[in-house]
Amino acid sequence: MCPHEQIENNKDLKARIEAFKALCRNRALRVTEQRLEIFRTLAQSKAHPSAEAVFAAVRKKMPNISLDTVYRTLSSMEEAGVVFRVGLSTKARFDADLTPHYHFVCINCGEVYDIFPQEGAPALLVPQDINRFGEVKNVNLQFRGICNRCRAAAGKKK
Amino acid sequence: MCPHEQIENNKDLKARIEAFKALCRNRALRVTEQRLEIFRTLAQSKAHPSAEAVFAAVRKKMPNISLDTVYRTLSSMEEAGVVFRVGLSTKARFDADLTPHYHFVCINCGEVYDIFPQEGAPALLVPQDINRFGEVKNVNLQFRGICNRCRAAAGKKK
DNA sequence: CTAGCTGCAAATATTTTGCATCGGA
DNA sequence: TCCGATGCAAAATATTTGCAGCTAG
Repeated sequence: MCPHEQIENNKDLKARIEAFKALCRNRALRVTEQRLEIFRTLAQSKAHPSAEAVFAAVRKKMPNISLDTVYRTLSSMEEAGVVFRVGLSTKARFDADLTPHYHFVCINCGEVYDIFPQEGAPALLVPQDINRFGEVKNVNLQFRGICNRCRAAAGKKK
Repeated sequence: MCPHEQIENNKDLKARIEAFKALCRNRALRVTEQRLEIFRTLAQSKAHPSAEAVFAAVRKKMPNISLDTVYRTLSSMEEAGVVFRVGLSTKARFDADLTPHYHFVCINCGEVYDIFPQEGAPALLVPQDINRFGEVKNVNLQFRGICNRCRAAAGKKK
């Protein structure tokens, strides 16, 4: 990384951390040292680190932090929309239907619904330079949110 | 499900099972009772079942099947391209960059690479009726394959 | 026959939780 | 002060592996 880029990123980083603090306050999440350090670590990384990897990195600056705090923090950050979880959480699910289609995945109950492209709709747009990373074998497109059933259940409780 | 649809599916199912057998032979994978039953179960389900759920269903017909056979079979089927794994396997990875972008995920080493849409490229096409399933919070688009590094490593070994 | 597959059991890996204590607002 | 967050330890969940016997090709 060139020095100039580094400076750019540092400027950017400060702003992102301020935005993070503001968002925490909005959501009544406390701005703790641990959360700041976890966010800082993630914001500086381009490696899409796992919880374990974040833990290892944060530990260098905060030797007493625990792995479960990292897990809890990443989850609450995800919920707050501050970080993005690549892939799905935990349990794998399978589909034997190989015709091109996508999925709606409920982030509350984990249910998976098929979404078939509409009749006559243009196919999924694949970036032209996609093969510069490697050989693509398949495509996974998920729309994640709260399914109707969970929304209805949440509505009743209130 | 209406009776007519059921019949359609059964016809379709037979053909799919034959295709599955042929594909197994092509790949030097043995066509065992367990594999057939696992594939049949998955092909008949629209529930995107987990390994555990497949196990429970298959067990009703083959009480002696073991969970690890289900895991092994699902993995080999995925590798053969017969079934699709929704989400990623095992370890979760995180990204603090919320600008719209996608990921190339290596199915061999698990590495995640960012893919930013090209300048001026049309945005990702979202199905119009997407909200009929629920409220979409975010979109996860992955291109899965073998990354260049793994391809190079595999090439050397040969 | 025999390489690949299965079942069993045990090991790993990953993530979550209860509880006492601590610390931000 | 007070309630949410943390650290520790232990549990729960999900997946993988070694090995001996079984079976499809």
